[in-house]
Amino acid sequence: MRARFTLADIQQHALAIVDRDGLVGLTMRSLAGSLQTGAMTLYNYVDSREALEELVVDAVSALVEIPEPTDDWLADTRAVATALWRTFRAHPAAIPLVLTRRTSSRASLAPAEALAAALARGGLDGVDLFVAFRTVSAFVMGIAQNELAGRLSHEKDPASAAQRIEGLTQGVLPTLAELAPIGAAFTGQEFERGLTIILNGIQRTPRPASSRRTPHV
Amino acid sequence: MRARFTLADIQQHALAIVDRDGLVGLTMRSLAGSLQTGAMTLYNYVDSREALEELVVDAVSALVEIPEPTDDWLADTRAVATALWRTFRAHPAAIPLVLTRRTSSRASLAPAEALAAALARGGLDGVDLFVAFRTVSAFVMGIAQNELAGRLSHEKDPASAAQRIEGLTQGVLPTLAELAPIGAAFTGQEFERGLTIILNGIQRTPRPASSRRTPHV
DNA sequence: GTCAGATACGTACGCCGTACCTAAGTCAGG
DNA sequence: CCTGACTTAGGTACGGCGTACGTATCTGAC
Repeated sequence: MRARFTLADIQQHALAIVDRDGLVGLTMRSLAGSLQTGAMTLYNYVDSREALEELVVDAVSALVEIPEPTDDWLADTRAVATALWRTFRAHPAAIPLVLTRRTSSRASLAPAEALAAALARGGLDGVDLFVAFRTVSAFVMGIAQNELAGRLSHEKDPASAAQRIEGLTQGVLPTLAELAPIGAAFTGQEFERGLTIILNGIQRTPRPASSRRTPHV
Repeated sequence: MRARFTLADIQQHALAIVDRDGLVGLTMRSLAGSLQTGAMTLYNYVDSREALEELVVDAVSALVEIPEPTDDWLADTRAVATALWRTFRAHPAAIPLVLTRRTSSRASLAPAEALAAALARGGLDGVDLFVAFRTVSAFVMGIAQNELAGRLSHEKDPASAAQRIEGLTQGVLPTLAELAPIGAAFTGQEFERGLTIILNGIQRTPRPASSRRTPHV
């Protein structure tokens, strides 16, 4: 028999289901239904549910629009991080998958390579490059999780989180009480400004003597 | 009938199962077995599987050893972040839960309050405080996920990740190829050094005019 | 034309979360 | 010391999940 589907078909339908119905909506049967076939047919393309999820991670990673390098490594680093952030924003339900799986496929490593390369163009290498790379990517992952994936399980009230915190907060958690309304009013710029903090930190953190090799910017 | 269990009993057994068998090992039946009772009995204490998971998040959050404030806000911020990191390291299998749920319980907000309070003691307030808080916590969450939760699904080979990447990497991902062996040899300090980068960035990032209220350190 | 290999997909099993129900233990008011 | 209202224990059962297994069907090489 000729193969009816391609992996790309499966990725596309699976991601569409995740976007529409969330992670719980993606089951072998629901995906099979979307492809108008039987659940077991999928096992001709995919080893397991687990492998299917890696395929979704790949599909999401492939959507990251990696920018062309310029001669400004700072702007490039920003651009790669922002491209990741935009993709996460477009597919928030898939974030837990992206954060959890270690695919090591080409598609999922390409954004990491672009990020590391941009930082390397800034003069970082060795352990310093590694640390900077890890820091930026941890920030992007973490804030995606906090900002985007959190909203999925919300009840209905858009600002209910802030209100719930305020309710719990009376006097016991004074700093959070101050922060909650600010956060509610401020959505959207924290990624950009947090990234600025990190990039400034990368530029202005002296390297320990043990890891110094070449002078950097 | 007298209640046989307390919520604390349930939290403790559930967390023990997660630590031993991973998230997939935690089912209503396995937890009931651990408590020597029937699965349905748990529903007298917990509304649903979802609520049970929030209880686990609470249990993990309660284990964070929040340090006493000193007069050094930088050291305090470091100490809170490190306490979170230590807790995550002790319970890596629970990290996806902690990152995914938005509990808003007292226990889970206490570390956040301590972190925000330490940053506030550094002179930050308003939007700047919010951004700094989000940046640090996103970093902690992100690096916990990357460093710790990733290992769970590894095959057996301890350094297999680096090798797999190197295999895929031949010429196509040169920067990652350079980074992979460094990362493998360097485990353990990236949290500390990444945090340094961020704290330096917080101190040395000028606030935009729009959010300037009081001069800060 | 035939046959080997790939592909489609139905059936069925064990495990999951949990709705529903009944039995058993607890305790207050008489 | 009853008794009845209430709380908790926990069994049964159902639908949905991932998927092992088997079989039917199509395709291309010779």
